[in-house]
Amino acid sequence: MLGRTYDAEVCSAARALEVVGERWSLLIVRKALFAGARRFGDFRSLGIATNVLAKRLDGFVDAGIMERTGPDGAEYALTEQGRELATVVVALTAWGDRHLAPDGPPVLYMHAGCGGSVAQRLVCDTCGEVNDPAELRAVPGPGMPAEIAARMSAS
Amino acid sequence: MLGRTYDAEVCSAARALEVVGERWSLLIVRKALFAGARRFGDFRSLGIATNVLAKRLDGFVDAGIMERTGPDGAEYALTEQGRELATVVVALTAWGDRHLAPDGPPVLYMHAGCGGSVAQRLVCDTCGEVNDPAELRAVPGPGMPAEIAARMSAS
DNA sequence: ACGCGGGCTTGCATCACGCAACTCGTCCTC
DNA sequence: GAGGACGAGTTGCGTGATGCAAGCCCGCGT
Repeated sequence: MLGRTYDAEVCSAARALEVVGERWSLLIVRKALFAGARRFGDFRSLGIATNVLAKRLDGFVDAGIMERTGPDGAEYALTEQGRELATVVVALTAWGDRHLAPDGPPVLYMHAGCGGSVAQRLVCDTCGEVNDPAELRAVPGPGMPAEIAARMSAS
Repeated sequence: MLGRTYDAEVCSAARALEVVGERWSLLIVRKALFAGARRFGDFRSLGIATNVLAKRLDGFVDAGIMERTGPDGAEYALTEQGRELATVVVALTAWGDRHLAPDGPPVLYMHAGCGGSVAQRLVCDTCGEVNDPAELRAVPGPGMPAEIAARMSAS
């Protein structure tokens, strides 16, 4: 993958991007999540080169996002960890729908059980919904290395 | 940027990745959103090469995610469109926190008004929250080109 | 006039990606 | 059981993107 290339940022977003931030990665996940792609050939319709596809799938298996299944071991299934990337795909889609889809969303996400449409929201656990991204602040959490937290408060 | 490289996928997620799917892009957005970075030099702490940083910032201005402001025109401010990428960054962070942060989240997002912690949720507009990503289905929406919808139902 | 720091641009080496051709194993057919 | 078709990759090579170091431009203070 990227080889720990975002070391300067102490943030889970940077760690996540090291796993799924490369070209094609999230589209492969999307294809597996929502188009039922499982076999190597299923992903080729993305237009991705086969050598890159092989590298991505191998990387996903290494990262624990996918696992090889099927009688011949030639199928790639998302793990629970991989399926949870749905939130990222939905967030990206929602943003693209709002700003890059003048004719309306080409794809909608629906709730399989009840048929309702699904959106993605920022929720504050004490006062409810967050409407404006400007209301967000990033603060150090328990996983922040102590010496970096010290450096941050010093500067 | 990527030059319309994800043409085979008719999906707003692919369009969005054409804008913010390159290396460093979302980390630059994150830095601007949550670390208050505005000037060229503010972003250098990411560890990004300056030529790449210049290219990304120019690309963001072209894409309408950022605009140049300040008395000397040397500041980069996120537009409303750019700030809305916060949902994507929060979703990525949440996923990374869950799977790549054994010591706990290094960074928490808080609601500036009330101090509550903020998370990202998938919400079904008829039955409430969606707990399992497996409950999602992708269906063609109004922006889906007719000939592609026909091809999809045929195959 | 001079130096300094911020804000980029340029040159070059390296790496990743896109494309096409090729291999390998399995299954099907004759 | 030889031949062909197909899925699943691997290999080689050319091109573009990235990383790094150095240099350039310009406003500001002295």
